[in-house]
Amino acid sequence: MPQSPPDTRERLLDAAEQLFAENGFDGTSLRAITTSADANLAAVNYHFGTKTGLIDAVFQRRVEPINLERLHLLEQVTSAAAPDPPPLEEVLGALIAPVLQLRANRQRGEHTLRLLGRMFSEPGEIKLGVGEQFRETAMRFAAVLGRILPDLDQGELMWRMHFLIGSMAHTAAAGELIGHFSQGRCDPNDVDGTIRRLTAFAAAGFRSAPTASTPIESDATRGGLT
Amino acid sequence: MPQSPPDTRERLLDAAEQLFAENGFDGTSLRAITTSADANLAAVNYHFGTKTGLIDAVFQRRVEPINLERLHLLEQVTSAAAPDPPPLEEVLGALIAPVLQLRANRQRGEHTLRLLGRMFSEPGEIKLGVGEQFRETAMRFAAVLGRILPDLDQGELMWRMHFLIGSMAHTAAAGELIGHFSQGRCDPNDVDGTIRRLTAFAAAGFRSAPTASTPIESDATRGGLT
DNA sequence: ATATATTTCAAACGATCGTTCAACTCATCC
DNA sequence: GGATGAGTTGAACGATCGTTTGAAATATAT
Repeated sequence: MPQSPPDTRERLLDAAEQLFAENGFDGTSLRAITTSADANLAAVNYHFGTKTGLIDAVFQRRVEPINLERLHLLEQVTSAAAPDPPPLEEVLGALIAPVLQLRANRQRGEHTLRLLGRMFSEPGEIKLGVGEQFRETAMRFAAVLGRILPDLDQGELMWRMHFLIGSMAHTAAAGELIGHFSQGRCDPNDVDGTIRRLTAFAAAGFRSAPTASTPIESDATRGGLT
Repeated sequence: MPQSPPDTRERLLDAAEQLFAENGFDGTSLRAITTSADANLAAVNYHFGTKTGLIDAVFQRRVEPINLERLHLLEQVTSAAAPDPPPLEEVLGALIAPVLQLRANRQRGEHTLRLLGRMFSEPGEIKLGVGEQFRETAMRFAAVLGRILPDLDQGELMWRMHFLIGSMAHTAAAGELIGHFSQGRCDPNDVDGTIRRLTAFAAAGFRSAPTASTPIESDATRGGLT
């Protein structure tokens, strides 16, 4: 409520975000956080009540602006093309760019991204209110995508959004991995290139024809069940 | 208490796998594991030395067979089409199916999948030897995919494999999520359907033309840097 | 300046963690 | 039938964890 404390609260959020990204939630003690933030141990419990409260606050601080910007971009590309549906690539870009562009922030960007990417796969399910926020955002995008791709029923659409979210989360959480795996051939710090590549990859996937219920039936799709 | 049907070692691995999947590594105590496995607390340290050793063993038990089956399927579809390169869908299926089919095991399948999917985004990087195993497998698949899609340079290819791995990991780690988000419209237990859909989605992405260095340059891809 | 919130601080609390260890069980082999 | 060694057991170790507390320090308002 007060306006100008030396912002212990903010320093705690910054330190927590970085340490959570590096060592996980259970792997980061409140003592490590408060030490890194030059704050007293009890400060976390004072400002956030509990450790879980701190975790929620760390997420909330990042998730809300991202989803707001996503919806803003979606509205922008939609109204620019109205009454026609907007180009598929622009809609997917509106979903992807606000997340991956966090990496452009040289300092905190990497930590923030790792944390966001890990959000879906963390144990303990999705945190508090951010789950509903994502649901809302996903629904708005699904509605527009449905207008662009009328041949896809709702189920197919959500599966493909699910796959795209996976690619996005993996790029966010394990972005360094591709630099390591590709022996430096791929640069995860090339933010625009990554956005462009993922957008094109996903757009092609979204545009592919709905698969029949009984598909190619190859060895590979049957394989392994003996 | 004489020895129950399975070895204590095996019971520990089973219990650890399930609890790790549900509560994470740091969130699961050795006491919870040994209690669930009807074993003594000291059993873990006796059989695996340390908790980290147990974690590695849990992964190793699952990862090796999966990658062996992947390579087996890859060899199968490759030699079946020789001297031509095999169909793209079959190669991707060989990469995807052995993982997602774990879900067919009604009991342990779900836990195993969640754990595998979370492997990439877990803090502490990738465990021990499994990292090299994945690198080997990825290289073998990349070589075949390069023959199928000669227009893609190595970098583009690895980016697209990265995206596919993300979709796969997300489907594995957060498979229930789509059922929840889609209000039951999508069924994550439809293993064959999931494999078929992901294969088709990724195949279209892989087949899309290499993106130019300066792409559409739309509002969506530029947007959001304030 | 006095009174009243708000924030910081050092210290301690009980609980739980991974690990260690010596004693014990029990099948196996000489 | 005593010796061997892998496996199990219960108890304890020191360390670290999240949280609480009451007082000191600081800011805000009257």
